[in-house]
This record gives sequence, C-alpha cells and structure tokens, in this order.
Amino acid sequence: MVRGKVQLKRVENPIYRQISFCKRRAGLLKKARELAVLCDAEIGVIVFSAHGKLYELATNGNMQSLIARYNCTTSGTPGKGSCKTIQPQVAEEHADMLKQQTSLLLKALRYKHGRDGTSDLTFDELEHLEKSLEVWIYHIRSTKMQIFLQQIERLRNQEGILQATNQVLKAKIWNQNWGLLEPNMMMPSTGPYPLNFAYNYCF
Amino acid sequence: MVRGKVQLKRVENPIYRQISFCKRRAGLLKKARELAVLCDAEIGVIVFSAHGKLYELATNGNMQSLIARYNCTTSGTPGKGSCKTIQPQVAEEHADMLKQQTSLLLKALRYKHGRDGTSDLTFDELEHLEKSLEVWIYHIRSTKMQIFLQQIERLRNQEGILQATNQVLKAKIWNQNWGLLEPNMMMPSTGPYPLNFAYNYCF
DNA sequence: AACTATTTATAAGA
DNA sequence: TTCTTATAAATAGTT
Repeated sequence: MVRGKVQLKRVENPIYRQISFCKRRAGLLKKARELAVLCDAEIGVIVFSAHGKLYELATNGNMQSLIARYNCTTSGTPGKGSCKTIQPQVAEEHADMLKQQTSLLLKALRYKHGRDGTSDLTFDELEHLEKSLEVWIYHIRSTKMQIFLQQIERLRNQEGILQATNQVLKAKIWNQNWGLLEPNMMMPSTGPYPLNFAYNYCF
Repeated sequence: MVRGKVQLKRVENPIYRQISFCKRRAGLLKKARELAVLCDAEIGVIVFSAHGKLYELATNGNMQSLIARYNCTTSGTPGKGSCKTIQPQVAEEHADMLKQQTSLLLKALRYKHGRDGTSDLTFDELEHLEKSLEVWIYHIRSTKMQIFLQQIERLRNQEGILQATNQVLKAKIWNQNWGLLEPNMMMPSTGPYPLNFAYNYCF
C-alpha cells in the first residue's frame, strides 16, 4: 500500500522501479487514450525505458503522421546551429573540376573555330581531349550515381514521414480551400506550408 | 464532484470538454514527468487540442532528439507505400540527355582521331559541336543548381532533426566502443545504425 | 498477477 | 478562471 506521498525522485530498488515503470506506463497510456477520446484531442506518447525499450501510443494510429504534424506546427522554430555535411563539398569539387574541363574543351574548339575550319590540333592534343572527356564522363556518372544512391537510401528512410507530412499538409490545404477552419488556422504564421509541401513532396 | 464512472466517450458539452481537456492534459504531463523521474525513462508527449493547438513535453528537454531516437529505433519497420518524387525523374532525364551528348561528342572525336590527326569536321559541324557542348554545360549547371538549391532548402528544414539523430547515433556508437550497454544494445537488430548514420550525416 | 490502504486525479459545484 | 469537495482512479507495497 501507499505509505505517504511519493517522492519525486528515482525509485532506487531496481525491482520496484521496474514494477513502477510497468504500472505507471500503463497508467500514462490509459490517461492519454482517455484524454484523446473525452476531449477530442490527438495525442502521441513515446516512452523509452531505462534500457532503451520503446513503448508508444498514437491516438490516430500513426505516430509518423503525428510527428509530421508536430514538425509542421513547430517548423517556425527550427533548431539552430550548423549541420556540416560532406556531400555538398564533394559535389562542389566535382562541379569545379567539370567547369575547368568545360572551359578547356570550349577553348580548344574555339581555337579550331578561329582557324576557319582547318585543324591545328595534333593527334596527341585530340587524344588528350578525348581522355579529358572520358574522365569528365566518369565523374559525371559517379557523381550522378552517388546522388541517386543517396537519394534512394534517404527516400527509403524518409518515405513514411514524408508521406505522413504530405497527408497533413494536404488536409490543411483542403481545409483552406473549403474554409472549414478558423482564420488563424487558414493562414498559419508558423511556417511557409506551400513551400514545405513542395519541397517535401518533390524531394 | 464525480458522479459515477466516467464514460469513455467524448464530453459533449464543449465548456466541460474544454475544462476537462485542461485538467487532464495537465494530469497527463504530470504523470509523464513522474514516470520519467521515478523510473528513469525518457518520455515525449505530444498533444494536439481539437482546435490544433500544440502542447508538448519531452523529459530530456528536446523533442527533436526524442523523435530522432524514435525514428532510429523504429527504422527497421519503415512505412510501406511508394513516395512518388519528381526530382529523380527530372535528373534521370537530364542524365539520359547528357549520355546522348557524351556519346555524340566521343563519336565525333573518334572520327577525327581515325583520320590520323587531320580534321574532316567542317566549320558548321564544329559550330554544332560547340553549341551542343554549351547546351550540355547549361544542363549540367541547371541540374546542379537545382540539386544544390533543393539540398539547401531540405537541409535547412531537416537541420534540427538530423543533428539530433546524429547525437543519438554518436552516443550509441560511443556506448558500443566503451561497452557500457548490454550486448543486445551494442548490436541492435532494429536497423543498420552505421549506415543510417553515414547517410544522415552526409546528406 | 492480485490485493488493498492510501494517495492522487478530477467532475461538478461554488 | 480558480478553489473546493466528493468520488473515482491510480498505485506502492505486499502477498
């Protein structure tokens, strides 16, 4: 039985802590379900036990769509700090290299052009040009493949959340079109929804 | 006072529903905080009222990191269904176009090459080649710019969540390296963490 | 898992 | 809204 008020501190006995965790977790999820039904709310609860086990509840049946809605609602206040990425640097290097080779080829062609149809380019120069072209093609292909492979992997990972985001955004747009929500919902100030919609949908 | 058991159905009177919502929401968040402290759990609660207002609790102080951890933990079971994207199609078309022009240019160079250093290409043919090259460059640049612009926008949107993901994953890797977690945590079967880490970090 | 003495939450009233 | 209070619900410790 309960002896005195519960102290708001970690239960030290690991057995009791585990029992408490089970009971209170069940209680929390029950409360969440009740709140959702009684008050017409949409609720998500994520619980990680001390050992990393995940328990979850999404009253709409889909945690991803709830997270998507959460991200949409909070999109006006994105996390600060810079996210250093590797890929853009690599692609930038490739781009610079391609630009150099482009100008080289154009220069060679213009040189030939200036000679009024007759070529001064030697066999070796042409061979060099061909090799450059092949290197160029190689880099274009490898860059393209890199991008595609990463796109595919990323899309696979993000598929669910983007779909859910789109559902939420489509619902918002539908509601906007039909004017079923109050004005502040029709023109939310928390984020540029059509922009996010486009980017999330396309990418 | 409470009269009889509460029926698990929507409170019809909107005034009472609103009052119930406030009280029960406060209760739910309190329970969540208690569970987190008493039982050493990490908990996130997201509540959307019927009118779309957001209330949230993340016991670690950062909902994004919790969502990131959630996504990592559930990454073994991604949402089904296809996410149609526009960008890959566009890029594929560009790629095909580039491939055609590449083979065209190589063919022209090989033809010239076969003539043993002397050019049979007329001024018009060279002009055509130069124009093709310029079109090629234009498409490379526009494709590249498209990709970069979308990358930038997407990175801006995803910055926060990816950072948080990385924190969680780095922590996992650190724990793996130092063996602080039990074996099943050191080699989780729910997803390829290093792979996800790499992709999230790079892209 | 089940029990039960208590604490805690909360619906309705003020 | 906030406080009060009667009652339902949750749960800590035990079995």
